[in-house]
Amino acid sequence: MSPRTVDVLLPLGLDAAYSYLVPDGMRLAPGDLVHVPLATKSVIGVVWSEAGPPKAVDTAKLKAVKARLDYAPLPPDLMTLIDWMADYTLAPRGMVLRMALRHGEAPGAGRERVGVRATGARPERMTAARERLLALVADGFVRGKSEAAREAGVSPSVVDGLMDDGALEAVVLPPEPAAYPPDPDHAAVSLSEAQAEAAEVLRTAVDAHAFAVHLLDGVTGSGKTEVYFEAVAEAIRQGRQALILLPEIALTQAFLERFSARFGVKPAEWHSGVSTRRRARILNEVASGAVKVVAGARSALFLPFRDLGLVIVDEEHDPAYKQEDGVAYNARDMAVVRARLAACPIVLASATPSIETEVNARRGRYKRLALPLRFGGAKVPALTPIDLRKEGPPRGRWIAPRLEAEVNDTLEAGGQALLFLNRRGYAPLTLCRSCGHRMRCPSCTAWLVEHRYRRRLTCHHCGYQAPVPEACPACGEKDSLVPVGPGVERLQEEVNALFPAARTLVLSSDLLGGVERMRAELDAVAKGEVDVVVGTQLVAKGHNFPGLALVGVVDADVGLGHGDPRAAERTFQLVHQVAGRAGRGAAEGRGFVQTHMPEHPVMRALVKGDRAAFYESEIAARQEAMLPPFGRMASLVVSASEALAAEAHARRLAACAPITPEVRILGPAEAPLAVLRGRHRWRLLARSPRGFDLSAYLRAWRDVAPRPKGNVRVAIDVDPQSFL
DNA sequence: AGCACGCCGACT
DNA sequence: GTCGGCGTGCTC
Repeated sequence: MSPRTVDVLLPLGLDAAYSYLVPDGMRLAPGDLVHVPLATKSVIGVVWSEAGPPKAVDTAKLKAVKARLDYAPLPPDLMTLIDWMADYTLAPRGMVLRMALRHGEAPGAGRERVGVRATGARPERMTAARERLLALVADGFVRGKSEAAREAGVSPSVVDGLMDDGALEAVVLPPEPAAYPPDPDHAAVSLSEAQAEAAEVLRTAVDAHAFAVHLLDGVTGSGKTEVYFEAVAEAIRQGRQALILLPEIALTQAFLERFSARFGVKPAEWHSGVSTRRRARILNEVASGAVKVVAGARSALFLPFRDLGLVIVDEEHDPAYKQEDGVAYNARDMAVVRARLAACPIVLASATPSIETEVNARRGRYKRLALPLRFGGAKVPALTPIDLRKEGPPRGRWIAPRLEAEVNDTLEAGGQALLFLNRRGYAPLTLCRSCGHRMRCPSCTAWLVEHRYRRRLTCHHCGYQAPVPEACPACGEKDSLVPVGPGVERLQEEVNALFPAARTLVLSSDLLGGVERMRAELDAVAKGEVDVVVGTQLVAKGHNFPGLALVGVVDADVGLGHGDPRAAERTFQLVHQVAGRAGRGAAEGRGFVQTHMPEHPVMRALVKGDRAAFYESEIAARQEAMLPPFGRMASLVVSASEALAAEAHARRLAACAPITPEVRILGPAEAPLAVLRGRHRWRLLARSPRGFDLSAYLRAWRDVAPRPKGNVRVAIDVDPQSFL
């Protein structure tokens, strides 16, 4: 009889699973985590299939599985998702597996916790601190050592002293759960009629235990979160699990608070800011089924849910769901796949759905649940255009007189104003007045952005930094470098000059001090401790600023006019979302957009508050050009440290593209960022009709393509963000 | 992804 | 003469 083998997928850049011998007496099943030898070391892998078909592998090469790890196995739907994603994205299966294994570095039990309990004995010596502590523990309950000290208002050494004296005894506490169970009936909810209807549809979908996609569609503040919370509650009641995906969750404190208001506890949080130890615990309890609800960033998609009953993708249109590097995937789309594999409903929520999702809803593939009314009666601000061609600000300034007057009125009435400009730093370009030299990044096709707080020029693409030079590096002229154009820091300077009495704050992702500082600043804004906020897109995310009465979009044209449909969509979503920040409290909000092109369809739709008009024109344009979702696209970026090597390989690649009537190859052309991190980039686009298997085509192409030589790399992105 | 092996430049 | 740069290929 031939020896027993299993196929093990390794979290490396390998597409195939490797075969290993199974030692006598070891029981292995698909999904099990194992330690296997690989070349010189030992790695963790996952048993992918019990006994693969005999492969063309030298049996003498076979090594044996070292050990089966006592960790939660990967559930079958997650394994299928990994296979499916690798197939779709053309990434090696091992690299997709890597995303599912990366988190739980040290799974297993957490640290042992020690608690204390009163023994009833009195200590020989009594002090005021000891009195307080004994009074606290007199109820007989067990408390953690540090909690007891904190609650009694004494130092931890007092606890140790009483333990030595025998007045307290140590008790081993069970490990703290990764998350406390949410109570589906914790808070009574009052929903509007539309909300109640939508919630009922979602509850029914959860009860049905079947795959279905819902688009929860409603303006900012219409109460989408409350509605999907009802679906989450239903999943919990059924003893099943729910996954809530959020873009950049680490910052949306407001969401966590709303969750605990509804369910009594916080959900298990899953994002890069959570410690590895904690993540390991969460992963274990997600696998055991103890954790009922996870709120997380896109990587939460790969958690080993034991009984997934519902998936939510909040702000489904957000570009943060798209991972560009490594395995290129869109977490929103893969969440739909995961829900299908888990046979559970999924809810895509947005005030400004992506064109893809909107089209799916119009086709009836997704069920639309519309929430037309703004919950609580507050109003979405009307947007007034300010035509910069006719009433622009004086040279060197960016706030038009009309916007200035409006901010002034708002401040005098005691309200807050938000000025939105999606440009970090002080100025996007530094120019020599004497010779016209522009300060550029040495390793990217990009200008260096001045950051005045840090007194440095920075590349936003590769992180290169240099001090602002005193003399022009090209002509040597001293003090000739001038900032051109505005960033949020420069805008704040202008606000301070125009409104010297106002308290101003810049909110952008390069705020020093990390998540803690950011939360504190957002809190300060909410409490009314700031009069004028100057912010980048970060302020568009679901924060609640009750005192905000005025929103000014300083430059609505950023990215428009290049004809990239995705830029138009992004502008619409951002401006709409930013405008929605105002008027969330009792006051009615007002909004102004400064633009050079008020006749642009996006501007017209924004100003008229006519969302439907935007979708009509955008969908028509996409259909006309056969762009997604009416056609399919993939991009191939060829990069190399030598420009010629990248271009030559891109041309060879184009020349060997399989010829099919369905697929059109565009390019090669220099990529939009022609040089990035010192690598020259050339790009090809493949476009096909809607029902075509573009991944299969790309695989066939790759199989006949010449192998990249030297440091040439080809990065494939199916469904890229950019269509240009 | 690591890691070893391998073939070309500046040093104890 | 060697140390070490990273380009290339392999890992059941």
